[in-house]
Amino acid sequence: MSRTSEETMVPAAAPVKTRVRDRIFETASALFYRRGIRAVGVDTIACEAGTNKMSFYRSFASKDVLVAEYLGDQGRSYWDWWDTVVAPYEGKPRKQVEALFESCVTKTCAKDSRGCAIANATIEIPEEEHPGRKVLIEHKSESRRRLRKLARDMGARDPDVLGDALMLLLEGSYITRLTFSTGGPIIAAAKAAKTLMDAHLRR
Amino acid sequence: MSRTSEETMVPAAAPVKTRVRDRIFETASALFYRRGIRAVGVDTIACEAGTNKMSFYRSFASKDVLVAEYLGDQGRSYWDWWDTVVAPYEGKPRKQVEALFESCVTKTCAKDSRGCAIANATIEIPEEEHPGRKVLIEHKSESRRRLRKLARDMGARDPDVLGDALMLLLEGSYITRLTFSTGGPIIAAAKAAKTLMDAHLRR
DNA sequence: TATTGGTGTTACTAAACGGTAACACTCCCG
DNA sequence: CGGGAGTGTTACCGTTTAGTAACACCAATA
Repeated sequence: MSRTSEETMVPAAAPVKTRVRDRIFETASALFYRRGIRAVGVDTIACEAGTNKMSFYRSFASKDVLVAEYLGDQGRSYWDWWDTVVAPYEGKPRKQVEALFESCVTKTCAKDSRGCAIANATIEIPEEEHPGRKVLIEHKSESRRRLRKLARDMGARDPDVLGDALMLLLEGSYITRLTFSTGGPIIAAAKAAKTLMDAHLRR
Repeated sequence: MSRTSEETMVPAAAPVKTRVRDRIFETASALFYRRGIRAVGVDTIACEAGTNKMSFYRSFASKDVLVAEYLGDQGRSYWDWWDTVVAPYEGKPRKQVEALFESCVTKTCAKDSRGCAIANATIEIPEEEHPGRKVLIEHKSESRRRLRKLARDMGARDPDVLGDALMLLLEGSYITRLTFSTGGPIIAAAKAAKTLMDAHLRR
């Protein structure tokens, strides 16, 4: 809120300054994703971001809050990706799902991928009270909602079942990535999705 | 090895003694599954097992070794379950897969389920050197092998793709359990498996 | 020029982490 | 009866955990 005074408009505003807070956040995000949330300490984050723990706690109330924010951010990126992939096939839900699966496979098979950050957090955060917990539940619920809607829009006979099945394939793809790096069962994901849609659209 | 001397056969052998080591192992297994591996310390395990840290280290060389043993044990239980479910349908691979999925859904939707212990460890243990890592890779590879074989045995047109797709459904079922407790997308798992098999067996 | 907000730095807390040394005890087996 | 294996107990080690207090500094802003 206390950004700049409202009367004096500074023309050269929006400076490129690499805010400490942002550096910490980006560093933390990378570390959480790569090594896991529980495996990364506040000290490590601060140090890796080129600052110290004190500056960390001036930007974030606690580690748990940071984690929640990290998950929220990952979620936003995810929907950005989703919307971008889906955009070229507006009004063609089946093609949209196909595009999603193809892009998902490519992305998830990339060298540094560790699957879905939020799915991973699902396992690392069992505590109901953790501030990140509701973020992650909301995200996966939205994912389910969207897939079911896509299934409905394409005229599937049993849209909820198809939507849920697609979600299982997606989530399965993410987690098996952590075991089979590349060449795992994920290679069947896109084909399986097509087969499932074919079956639900037959006649 | 140094169980009982070989010459003197004790008739009242096989005592019900609750070996400390066993108590520790069972306690640890329960805690690892419920709260996560990284979230549970050696001290907590020993204390919860009614003993102390020193006795822990007299039974296990390190926590990592315990974890590896835990995963190995979970793996063995898993194949026990698998073989039992599959047994009544010997020679009918399609029925075997159906039985597996139905039992899996039931088991995974149970009150205290936290999905697959080994799949969860997949996320908690990214370190290549961790002794539990190879155990978990071997387990999931075997899972893939079995599903592909089942697909081949049932005469699927593209058995590897079908097997892998079934695995994605299974793994997806396990992990989504951690977000949607009950009534999640897992409710579509068995139907999706059938649909996939139908499609691969058509003609 | 005086103030102030953002930052760096050092030192600290209390607890938990994985792991070990040393000693006392009990109970079973030869 | 004597010995050894298994266990309980207490006190440690050094490191890391999340989180805080106090002080110094610099740059921009009023």
